[in-house]
Amino acid sequence: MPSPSARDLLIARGVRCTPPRIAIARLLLEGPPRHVTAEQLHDELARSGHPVALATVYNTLHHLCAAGLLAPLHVERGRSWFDTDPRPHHHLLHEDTGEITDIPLLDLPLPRLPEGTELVRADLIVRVRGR
Amino acid sequence: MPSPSARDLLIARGVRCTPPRIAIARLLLEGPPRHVTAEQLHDELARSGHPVALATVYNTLHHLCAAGLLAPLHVERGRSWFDTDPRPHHHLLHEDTGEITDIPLLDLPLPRLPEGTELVRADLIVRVRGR
DNA sequence: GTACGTGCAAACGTTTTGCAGCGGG
DNA sequence: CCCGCTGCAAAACGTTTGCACGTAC
Repeated sequence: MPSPSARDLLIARGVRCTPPRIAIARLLLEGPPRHVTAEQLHDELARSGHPVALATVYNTLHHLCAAGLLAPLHVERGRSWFDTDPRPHHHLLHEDTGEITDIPLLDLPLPRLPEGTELVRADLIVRVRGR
Repeated sequence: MPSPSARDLLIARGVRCTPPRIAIARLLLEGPPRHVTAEQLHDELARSGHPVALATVYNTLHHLCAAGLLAPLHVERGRSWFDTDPRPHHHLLHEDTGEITDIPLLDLPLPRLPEGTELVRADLIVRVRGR
């Protein structure tokens, strides 16, 4: 089964189709899951012939997160990463290289949540070093 | 058993005792575990009559992390948190209030690590919302 | 005595904001 | 037609750096 078209994904989630959003959705949502930063994506858009202002890249990334098409990823100080696979799963961070890889969903033991709160997400980041 | 004195902790870990470091260690290492940001600590030092330059606060926090007296905590974009309890445990983040609370060490199922890498730490952050 | 810590201010990289103009629905 | 998106540049934010001076050991 081929990936659904970027346009259809946007429409399905009620996100307005504009040229920058379509270009971004095409790069991120058609094809295999990846992790990107805003800066990376900004460069990639320019190189692919669809230059988009950095501010618009951030805007769109946040919109796509809110729409559930991306997941934000906080692994290190400074940069924000975005995961093109919004389904629950975990991450392994190689601290020497900065490389992030996915870990299939582990069945984590979760604590009892405080009264009246609901779970948003449980992020597990396994940090490793070495060769 | 009373907490060991801040001075003794620094000496035991081979950290030079200077006035800013002693003031910071006193605030952070004597007393119950807490989570602080550099900015918070900077204010607190000023209010307690031991003003320290912000750059020195950062410097010292990093030194204390390297010495194993603190643990860094990456929960959100932008700010870095420091945990005064360096023993392994996990965290619950209330996304509406920004409040961070500790979760006792859970027995997490960990994936096989890549060849030749060693585990640094496994951080679990449980994100919740609501009342 | 010397290596290292300190304060200050200025630089840094990433993200956000303000605003005028454009374009999707 | 109008609301919301866009690009641009400037500002904001937390953090780091460079340097002259001072101090722990």
